[in-house]
This record gives sequence, structure tokens and C-alpha cells, in this order.
Amino acid sequence: MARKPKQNRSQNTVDTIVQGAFIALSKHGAEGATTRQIAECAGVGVGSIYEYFENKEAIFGAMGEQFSRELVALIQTAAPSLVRLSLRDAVYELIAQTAEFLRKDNELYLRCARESALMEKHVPFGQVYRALADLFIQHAIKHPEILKLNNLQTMAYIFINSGMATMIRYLNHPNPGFSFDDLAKGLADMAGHYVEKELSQL
Amino acid sequence: MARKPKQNRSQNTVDTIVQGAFIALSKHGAEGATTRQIAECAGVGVGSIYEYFENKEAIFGAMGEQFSRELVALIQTAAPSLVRLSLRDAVYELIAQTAEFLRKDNELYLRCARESALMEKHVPFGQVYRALADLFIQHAIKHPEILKLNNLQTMAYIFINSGMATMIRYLNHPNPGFSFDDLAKGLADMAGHYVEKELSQL
DNA sequence: ACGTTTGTTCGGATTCAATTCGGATTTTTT
DNA sequence: AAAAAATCCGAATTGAATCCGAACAAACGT
Repeated sequence: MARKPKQNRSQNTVDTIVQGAFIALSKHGAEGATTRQIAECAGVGVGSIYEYFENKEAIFGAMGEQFSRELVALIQTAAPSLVRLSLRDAVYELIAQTAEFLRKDNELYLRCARESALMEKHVPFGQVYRALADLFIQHAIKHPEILKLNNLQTMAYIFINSGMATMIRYLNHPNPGFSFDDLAKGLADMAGHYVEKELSQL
Repeated sequence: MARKPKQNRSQNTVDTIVQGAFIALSKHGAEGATTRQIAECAGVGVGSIYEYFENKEAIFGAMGEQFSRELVALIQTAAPSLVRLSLRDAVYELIAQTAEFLRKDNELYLRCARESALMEKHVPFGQVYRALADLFIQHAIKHPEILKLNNLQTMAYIFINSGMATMIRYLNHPNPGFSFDDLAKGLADMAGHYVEKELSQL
């Protein structure tokens, strides 16, 4: 009945279960994500799951939290060096690093993201968007000319959403017509050109 | 066991079930989309569902098909007039019409799209992207300067994905900082500026 | 018009995964 | 080391998805 873990070993069990859920999902797809499979991958009994999770949804929630937390950490770690680059280069670099993140651990996260029906709902993307928005602002402070744009908020929203969504979609269903790197360059150019064009018109 | 409907009334039942599924999903959310709820909303017995659908997934598949079909039809209908506009205006107009489409029938489709966990997986977006890619090409034929872009395919992919994803996200979680119309203008400008800037560099 | 065959509908019976429960086992406390 | 608390577990329960065979309706041959 969803107690709070008090001892070390139980906190460890919680982590084990979440990790097991990632593995079960990436290995056996959505069908493989039954409570029994998850318990098996985690090496615990089914009952143990319900000691710490209200229900199966809650496990996906915890997975989403972990994913989001790590992605935010990635962004915040990269921020200090990104803000020194041009907008175009910063976007390109950020996309490259995010792709690497999604592919680590034998594409664990990417495989799970592929079951987007299960994951997307549970990832608190809001936190990620907030981290990206912060990064955008920090970047703008170092490049004050960008602050002259009059619809900054809208365009930040568009850049961030476009980048995330397009990247995830490509990684899930690669388009043979062009490479991921082409895509990253295209997104970087799109943001870069927009800003340059808009500024030149002021 | 998923037979093919031979008589008129049974084809009618199929349509009724799909329509019922849309209603059940939009009315009662993901939890309300049980086979019994769907059957009730459709006004048929539960068993009837399995005469024409392999399983519940298949219903969602049919919903996705219908959604995709209508959206493609919308695009193709709008195409002749869109190709005569500038790229910027065409993007803006297309987004406006798509939003209207999503909102018709008391937001039936939008409500369902909100349960994206269920829908997204089953909408054959490939068909929509193909229709949009066609539109893009037709537009380019009328505006041949665009054909000079060297990474046309990549940029079309980016424009299309960015637009769709950003629009759906905004409609689902409107951002109070700016209006939908601001968003549409932003997306239109993004595509427009990119093309102008890129062309001016050649 | 009527019996036969084929198509359709239905809701109770079955199956299978999620969740519960009560006791076994391990750790902490006294 | 005994008692208490925390943790772990898997057999039993529950409820939704799916199956199935009887009942009903349409089409068809005579």
C-alpha cells in the first residue's frame, strides 16, 4: 500500500524496480511490461512492487521522473559552455548531446521512448522545458541582441518544442533520406536564420 | 473473429463502433475506453465489437485511420489555394485550418488527441506527412526559387514535424503567455525567414 | 410463402494481468 | 536475544478483454 521506504535496502528495492521496469520495457516492448515481467527483471516478487508503488502507472511515473531528472541535469551541466556559443552552434551541440543521452546504455531510453504510448504520458516534460527555457535566457543574457526580438517567449516555445519533438521522432523512425546530423544542422540553422533575419529587420 | 462486413447494416455497425469509441474516449477519457463503455456509447453489444475488430487495439487503429484520412483530405482540399500563397502565408493558413479541424464536433478529435497515449500510436501519421510533403512540393513548383535550397528534404521534414507537434502540444496545454494565433504566426515566420535567409545567401 | 443457409447480434463464460492480503523473513530496537 | 518494525513474497481475488454458442435477421432457392 505504497509505504515510504525507511531502510536502505528498501530504497534500493525501489530503485531496482524502476530499473527493472526500464529493462522490461526496452527488452520486451509494451507487452513485456506486465507486473510479473517487471518483477522478474528486477529480481523481486510481484508483491514487493505494491509495497512502494500505488499501481503500475506509478512505476511509469517514477520512470518518467528519472528520465526527466537526468535530462534536466544534462542540460544544466552543458549550459555554461553552451551559452558561450552562437545560438546556432548551441542548438546543434545540445541536440547532439541529447541524442547521445538517449542512446546510452544500449539505447535503453530510446527503446523505451519508442513505446511512447506508455512513456510520453508520464514524463514530466514541463521540467525539461523549464530547464531549456532557462538555458535560452542565460544564452540571451550573453548575447543581448537576441533580447531585442519582440516575440521572444513564443519563439522560445517554438524552438524548444520543435527541436525536442522532431529529434525524438527522427530517432524513433529514422528517415533514410537524410542523417541525424543533417537534421541537427537543419534545426540549428532554422533557429539561427530566424534570429538573424528578424534582427536584420529591426 | 474480425470478419469482413458483407451487408450494409454490418458496415454501419462498424462505423457506429468507431464513432462510439471516439465518443467514449472524449467523454470519459482513457479509463472510459473499456470495451463495455465503447459498446454502450455505440449502442451495440460487447460481443459485436469482436465480430469486426480483432481486439481493442484494432478499434484504436480504425480511429487513427479515420482521423488520418480526414486530415489528409483537408490538406488536399486546401492545397490548390495554399500553393498560390507565399510560404509564410501558406503555413499560417494551413495551421489555422488544421486547428479548426481538430476543434470541430465539440473538440471531439482534440479531446481524443489529448489521450495521446492511446491515439498517437495508432494514427498513421506517415500518410499525413506524405500529404504535407506533396503540398510542399506543389508549392515549390509554383515558387521555383525554393527549389534552389540544397537541403530541401530535411527542411520539409523539420517544418512539418515542428508545426504538427508544436500545434498539438499548444492546443493540449495552452500557454497563457501567448495566443494560438501568435504561435501560428511564429511558425509561419520561422519557415518564411529560413527560406528567405537561405536564398539570400546563395 | 416457406424452409434453408448465411450473416449478424448478443451477453454470459472464460482467461489473463493487476492488485490484495496475510504470513514468512530480515533488520532494528530494547 | 526477545520484541517490534520493516520488508518481502506468491497464492488468491478482482475486473476488464476476449471468446463462444445460442438467438435473431436477411437473403435465397424452391
